[in-house]
Amino acid sequence: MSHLTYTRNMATDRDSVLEAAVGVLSRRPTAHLDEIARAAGISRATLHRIFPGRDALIREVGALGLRKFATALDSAAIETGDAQSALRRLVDAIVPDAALCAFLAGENQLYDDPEINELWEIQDSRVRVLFLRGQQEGVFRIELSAGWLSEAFFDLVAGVGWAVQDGRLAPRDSAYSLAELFLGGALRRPDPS
Amino acid sequence: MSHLTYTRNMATDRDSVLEAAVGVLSRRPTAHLDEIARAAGISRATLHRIFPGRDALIREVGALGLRKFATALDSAAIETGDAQSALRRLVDAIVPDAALCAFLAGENQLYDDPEINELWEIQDSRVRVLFLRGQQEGVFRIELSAGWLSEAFFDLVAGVGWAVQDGRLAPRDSAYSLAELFLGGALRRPDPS
DNA sequence: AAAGAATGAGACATTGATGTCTCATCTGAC
DNA sequence: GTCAGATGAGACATCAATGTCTCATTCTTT
Repeated sequence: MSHLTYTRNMATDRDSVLEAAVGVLSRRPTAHLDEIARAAGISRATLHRIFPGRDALIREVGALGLRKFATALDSAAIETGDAQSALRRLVDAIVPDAALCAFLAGENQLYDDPEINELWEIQDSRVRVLFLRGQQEGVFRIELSAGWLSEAFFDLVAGVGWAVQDGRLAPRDSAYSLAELFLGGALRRPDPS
Repeated sequence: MSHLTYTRNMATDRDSVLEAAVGVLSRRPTAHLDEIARAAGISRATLHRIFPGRDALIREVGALGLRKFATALDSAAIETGDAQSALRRLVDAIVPDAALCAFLAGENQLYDDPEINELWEIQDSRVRVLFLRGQQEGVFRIELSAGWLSEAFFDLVAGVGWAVQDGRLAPRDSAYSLAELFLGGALRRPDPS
């Protein structure tokens, strides 16, 4: 049984280290390994025992981010129901991992890796399809390309991640702020009464 | 007169090198000096002759970005006229320098420098005041804080910069896409006819 | 309590980017 | 054509971060 305990602990270790790494790297992509190790509450030696090196760590964080993004798309079931509700569900599902998206948005070097890039393409295309569907349903504006809508949405998710991390946006407000701004824009609607 | 020619050439050299540096650094903030020098069409030796070192170069790029941002705010005269038109003017004025804003958004280490930070605070506060004014005029939505509106606007400007640089958004469409999405949101408005 | 595993602290080599230098070449002014 | 200034190419030293190692300590399991 010692083997089972071993692997189980390793797994949670990996994840908790990755979470800590996100917190540091999303803001300072060039942070030293010392800093990441300290943030994770472990020594640099142990960090090296878990991940072969810096590149591997970065890639793992990227892969984690994309997995979580995919999970959010799944749990929001963006392929079903009307597009607006689907997007609102997506916002709720992704906002807790906004910092991870901020990391994905900033670390462009990640996309040199074909595996990472493919994962990204899949998720990005799912979002684009959602916008296309919404446009066909007459829900989303057709003057703006689905590609731009999807890109801008991701930019704002990343923006939420940064703003929350730096304390400029209350986590409590983040989903609402994101959904309202993206869907409704900054302009006050003429009073419908 | 040789002295005049000298300084004039140095000035344009500096600027053209900075422009080239933006092109590289906005996408890959960790690009080597070799790469930047090549992008600028000069040797690494000359790059060192113009800028004492990497830090200085980065800071100069940041300062250039903030100067251009301030110039855009000035030329758009965001303090005058109705807030919506002011924002549209700002969009038109800032879009040509969107890549510079993308750089400013990505290079958080810049804000360790007090001088840079102060410059940023000034411009950011001007934008925030514009949104506050628009909210008081009933033009912008009051459910979203002026701080968030200003931050999200900047995120989208940076997003435009990245998208244009990577060829995902046509420069011709960029101002329209930015203004329409930010002001009107992604939802199709109910047909007013 | 004893054995084994995991960790932290630190020393050490390695590596790659940066910063500095020299020298040959080129350009422009006269 | 000559000369001063600017540039490019490359060698070289420096330095900081990474990757590797050892060893003492702590924690876990039995």
